[in-house]
Amino acid sequence: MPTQALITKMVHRAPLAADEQAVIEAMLSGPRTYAAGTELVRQGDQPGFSTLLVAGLCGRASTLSDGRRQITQLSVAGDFLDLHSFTLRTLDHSVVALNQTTVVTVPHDSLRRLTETHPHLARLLWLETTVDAAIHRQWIVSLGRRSGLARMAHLFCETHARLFAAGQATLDSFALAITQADLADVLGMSAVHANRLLQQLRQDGLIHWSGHEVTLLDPERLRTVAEFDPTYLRLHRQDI
Amino acid sequence: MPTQALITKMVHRAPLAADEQAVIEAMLSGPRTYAAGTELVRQGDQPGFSTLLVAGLCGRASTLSDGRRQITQLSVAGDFLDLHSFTLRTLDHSVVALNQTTVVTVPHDSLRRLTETHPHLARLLWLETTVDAAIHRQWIVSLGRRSGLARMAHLFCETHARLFAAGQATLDSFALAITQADLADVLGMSAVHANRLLQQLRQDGLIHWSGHEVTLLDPERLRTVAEFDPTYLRLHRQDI
DNA sequence: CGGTCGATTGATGCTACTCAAACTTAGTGG
DNA sequence: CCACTAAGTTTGAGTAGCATCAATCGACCG
Repeated sequence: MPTQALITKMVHRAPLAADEQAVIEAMLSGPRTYAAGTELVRQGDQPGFSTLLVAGLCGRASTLSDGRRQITQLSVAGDFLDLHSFTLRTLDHSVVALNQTTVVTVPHDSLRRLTETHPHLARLLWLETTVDAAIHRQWIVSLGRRSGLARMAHLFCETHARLFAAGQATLDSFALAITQADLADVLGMSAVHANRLLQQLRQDGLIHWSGHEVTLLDPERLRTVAEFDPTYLRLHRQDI
Repeated sequence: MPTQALITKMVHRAPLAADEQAVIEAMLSGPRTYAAGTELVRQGDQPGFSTLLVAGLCGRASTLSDGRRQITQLSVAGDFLDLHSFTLRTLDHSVVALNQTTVVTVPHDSLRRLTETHPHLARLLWLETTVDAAIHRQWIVSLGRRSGLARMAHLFCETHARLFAAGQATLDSFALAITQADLADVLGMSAVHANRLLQQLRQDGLIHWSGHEVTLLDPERLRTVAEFDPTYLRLHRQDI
């Protein structure tokens, strides 16, 4: 079921009626699969649909004129890649597949009809975009004021919590197929520095990462280092 | 009219029916005025209403345990301070008045009814929150990859464009009543460094800033330094 | 006129960058 | 199955940007 991860996550946030799940599924077309490195959306595109990530890992990337690149968002299975394109229309960034990914799409026309006929569901989708914004704000705090080490620790905590909510992580481990260079572009640092910070996290006995599988060796201490408070992910059930 | 700036801005983004403006105004209560430094919303609050900024300047702030503070968003007249609290419920940051501000409020119940009865207007409010997220993403790019000077230049370009769209700036000047210390908390740098970069922008003949009034002396060159592209502010009219 | 807030300047040191090279791993074709 | 290649990771050395600490200066205000 392509909506598995999305539904699991949404149910963490608010009660969802059975027919609402069916409404979502009726809007989807696909699936389609892309290889790592594929640019799913290009800067300046005006797509007529939004994309739901079913499997894999994608990054929203902006590139400056000197080639420096910043990844402004990581999307995991169950996340919409560009639900905001429904309202924004023109995208100012590109979306790249960081590993092999599978997606399904939803036409903007369907979303528009949804706001007319299923206001509750529309509010839940609105919620998804405001959680994205809350994650953005945490990244701003990380980039602006957290040390490199805390920034990296925070990203591990956040990614674990998000994957766990989507039913794709155990209590202390999750799959993370990303290169250190891409990780550096997420954290706004050089790949060399990212590598050294990773070594420090390993040396401090906080994480283990090999073969695309991350283990949180001491989740409690990692959260302390990161000053991680998951409130912003809105994973408590409260209807709107 | 308390909605003046909001309506001016929204009309830049999409056609707005006269009765829709009336619907918004009917939801508002207030106005209320706060002195500079007042904390309008406290971290952890679960407000039952959202707040529209009518006049003044507010910042969304997160503070780390060592006291370092990051301002993650600047709100100007015509912006909702916390429209996202309608869906998020619990706020993980505080909102502070950076100078004397006037606000009006909208109960979340009214917003909920609005999504049931006025879907088009609901989409326009959804758009406001996705533009907030787009601004967040640009700040992430700034903090992660832009130089200090470009970061500051970008903020001046962005703030000018936003105020201009809300009918509160001329082609090359706008009011900006903020201390250098608060500006530093926006840009993720020390106040000393912010001061030195400001001197450089002045020395390079790019801006003039005195008495809370900013003049862009060479807007074209400032945009080049900042690599500013206003697409993300979605100031072209296109209905959704 | 002293006090407070904000802006400015100087000196010093750390964080993280850059460049460059070596090493490791995974994938490919003979 | 192994040599070869490409991609990714790791290490070292030198350096730039920015933080921190501390002091001074100017403007406004009771």
